[in-house]
Amino acid sequence: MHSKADHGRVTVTAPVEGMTIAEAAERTGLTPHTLRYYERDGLMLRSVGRTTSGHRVYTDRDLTWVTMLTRLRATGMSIREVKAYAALCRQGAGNEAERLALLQTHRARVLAQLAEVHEHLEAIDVKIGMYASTMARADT
Amino acid sequence: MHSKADHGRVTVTAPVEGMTIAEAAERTGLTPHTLRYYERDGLMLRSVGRTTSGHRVYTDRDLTWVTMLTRLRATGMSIREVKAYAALCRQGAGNEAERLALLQTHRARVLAQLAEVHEHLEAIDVKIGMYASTMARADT
DNA sequence: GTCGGCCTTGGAGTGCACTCGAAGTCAAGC
DNA sequence: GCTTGACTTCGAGTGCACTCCAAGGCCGAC
Repeated sequence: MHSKADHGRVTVTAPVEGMTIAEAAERTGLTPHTLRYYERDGLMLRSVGRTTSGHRVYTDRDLTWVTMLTRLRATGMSIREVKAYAALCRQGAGNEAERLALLQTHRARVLAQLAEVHEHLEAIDVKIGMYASTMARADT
Repeated sequence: MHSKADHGRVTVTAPVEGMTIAEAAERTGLTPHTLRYYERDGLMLRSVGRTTSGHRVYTDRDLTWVTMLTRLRATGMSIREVKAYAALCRQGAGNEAERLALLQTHRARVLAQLAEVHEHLEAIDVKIGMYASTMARADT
């Protein structure tokens, strides 16, 4: 059942030691290209592990981080800022206040942008209403 | 009072005939560069008028369109698609159904994306809550 | 032992949406 | 009549976030 994509893995005993980049990609909805890019660019908490043959091994912890990273990205945080957040987390305990500030700033931005989109969407809805009534008139 | 930025305008009699690109930029929140770019790229309903000296003259109709255009852009519609919408509007009456469909498709996408952002934001809020309680503990 | 398939790296390429620069024109003020 | 400053066009440049490619390595299957 797990014959392909098992290349560099030992799978000696333990209950799943990690996964290939392809699996990680599938589970996170990103592409292997993007996962490598994120690592190269310093967005990962730490370098992903490797097998003896050099293949990446993603752990659940890695995926958890990638998920957080995806949430930040999906809400509009730039790569640059995600990198800053990752750097803080990498430093370890002691800078929680900074991390909190960063996330709160982001949160405020997201709320503002959400409000803006809502406003624009309402105006677009008015336009849609106009076209809809035009269609209704043409339908007679 | 209106001495500068009046360059190409005649201002013979009438109650404001149009405005310069600088004024249009200020009123729409875009830059003159961007306004020119939009026109070049075919996003305007029709080419903006010119003075005898070749300067652009923006009318209220132009600004109304730019506003709509800004709303579409701000809600994530691509330049390419805005261009398609502009092309439909330019064609004149008869394709209201297509325009409606385009806007409704866009609306659906925006709603989906809004929901996604909300979901991600909630997860980020949880994280913020964790840091906040860490801070509270450290505060003692 | 060689083939297929997934992996590696470094670097280059892509698409989008602006954004800027250079060189020139024009009307108004001094 | 010369300077000033906002405008013009065309084309090139920028920043972001991927996205892809070439060349090569490793492993299991045939």
